[in-house]
Amino acid sequence: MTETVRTRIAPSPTGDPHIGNMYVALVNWAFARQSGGRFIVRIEDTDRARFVEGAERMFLEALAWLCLTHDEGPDVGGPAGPYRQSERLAIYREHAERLLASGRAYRCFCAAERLAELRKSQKGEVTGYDRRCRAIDPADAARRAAAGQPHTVRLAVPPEGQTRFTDGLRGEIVIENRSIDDQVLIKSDGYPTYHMAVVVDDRLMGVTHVVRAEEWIVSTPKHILLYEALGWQPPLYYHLPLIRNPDRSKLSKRRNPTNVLWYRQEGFLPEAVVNYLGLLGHSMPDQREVFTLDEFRAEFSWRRVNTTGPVFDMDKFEWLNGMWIRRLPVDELAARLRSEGFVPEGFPQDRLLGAVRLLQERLKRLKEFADAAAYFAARLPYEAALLVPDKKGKPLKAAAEVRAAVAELRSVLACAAEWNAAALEAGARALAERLGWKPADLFTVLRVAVTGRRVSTPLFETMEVLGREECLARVEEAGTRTGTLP
RNA sequence: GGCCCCGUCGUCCAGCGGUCAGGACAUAGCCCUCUCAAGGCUAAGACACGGGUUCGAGUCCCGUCGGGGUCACCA
Repeated sequence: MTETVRTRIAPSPTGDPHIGNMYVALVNWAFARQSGGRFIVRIEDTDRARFVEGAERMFLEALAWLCLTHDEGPDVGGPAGPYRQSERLAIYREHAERLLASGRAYRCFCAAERLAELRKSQKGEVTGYDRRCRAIDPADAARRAAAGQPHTVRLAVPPEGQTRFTDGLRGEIVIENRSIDDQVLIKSDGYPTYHMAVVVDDRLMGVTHVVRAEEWIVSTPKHILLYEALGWQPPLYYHLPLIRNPDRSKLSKRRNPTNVLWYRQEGFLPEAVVNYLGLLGHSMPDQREVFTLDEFRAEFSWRRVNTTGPVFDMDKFEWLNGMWIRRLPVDELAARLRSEGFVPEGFPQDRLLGAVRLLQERLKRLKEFADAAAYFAARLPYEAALLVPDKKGKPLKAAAEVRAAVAELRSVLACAAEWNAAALEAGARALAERLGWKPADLFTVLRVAVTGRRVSTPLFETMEVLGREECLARVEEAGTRTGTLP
């Protein structure tokens, strides 16, 4: 067996790529990379009923988006393949035979209905299979199986004693054998269960560190027992805390979007996703909160991993995303907006960079760009009343004053010697002075005239981006609108 | 319910026997300011509880309480 670190992420292709899974992948990736080891992707598709077409592809797409590159997997191959469990059935069967032969497993002929009834009658007390078939003579069981009688293969758990293992984050964990169920290893359809497949594959693929979610802690003793039964040395275990909903239950899509590709569609940057996940349950030595994937890889340490389940905090996540948006060079941000499909069809190319520059520090999600930049692309409809500056709903100017101001604005702009933000602002301020208006009030009129909104990017820089001709046309139009003012 | 894991501001983290218990997000106020942001400053805000151990416990031990996970021929 190889001596270098080998970690894996083992998704089940039963749905969308889960953000919690990406968190586990991130840690597996970081540890393997900083150790000079290898990171493996293995598809755990042993549940035919829950199989979802395309789930594997989406998972790999999500991993690639986050730059969590893998060395071995179903798409890139590798020396320990195949990397899909459905393609390894013969391997599991062979190991099940070994367990049967050594008496560490036995055939069970109990029907699903019987097990369901058994479970119903056990509610509240001791649960688990009652081990009825363990009493069947193995030779007899083999004959029945050969005759085609449907059955499963179960692990023969020692009735007494305890099973222990060391969790790299929590220390030794001891479980009484009597509380461990005779777990099904091979289902009646011939497919292995998770427990069988995970042990065989981790061993055969040379996985040295099993890094997975906390929900697996209680079934780890079953895996330890399996390693023992097969005469193998178990790997090292690290159980990561579960990410929580705000009510502290296990993160679920009922209360939070859990599909990582949803975050992509919303306009979260992969840098921010990775950064945020790296912040959950782990801290940097210098307490820094904004860091790159590479920095995380370099600083990751088991010592700094937390064991308490963190609540997924969308507010902080958005803040971080804003940080990353602001960190991007303007042209890079524009390129991302375009390639990720956030720039609306027909957006004037000559205004894109200018709009992006002004919007950069105002976006928390790329998806907000389209709406926030709408007035760069088109003249927005608005009520004439919006042109009248007010304070707490009370108009500060009469209709006639606003009308006059717009007309003045039009001529000042038409005569502007230079069309740049500084000159435009100076001109507008001079006009305000001449009219005896507070600059802010006049700017409100101009802002609405130019953008159709009360809230916008900095007025004069926006006008510079839009250009003289377009701005004049919009002010002209505003003048027309003031005609409808009461 | 049995078993297992966890328990520092509302949230995320720091603390690894001696700190005014620190930072970040969110919240509030102020500054900057053409609106909104961004940025700066300030404020409020936590060691779940009870026993031990110790000269000294947020830090170590035990119990209680609280939260979570798990008890499938799903992973």
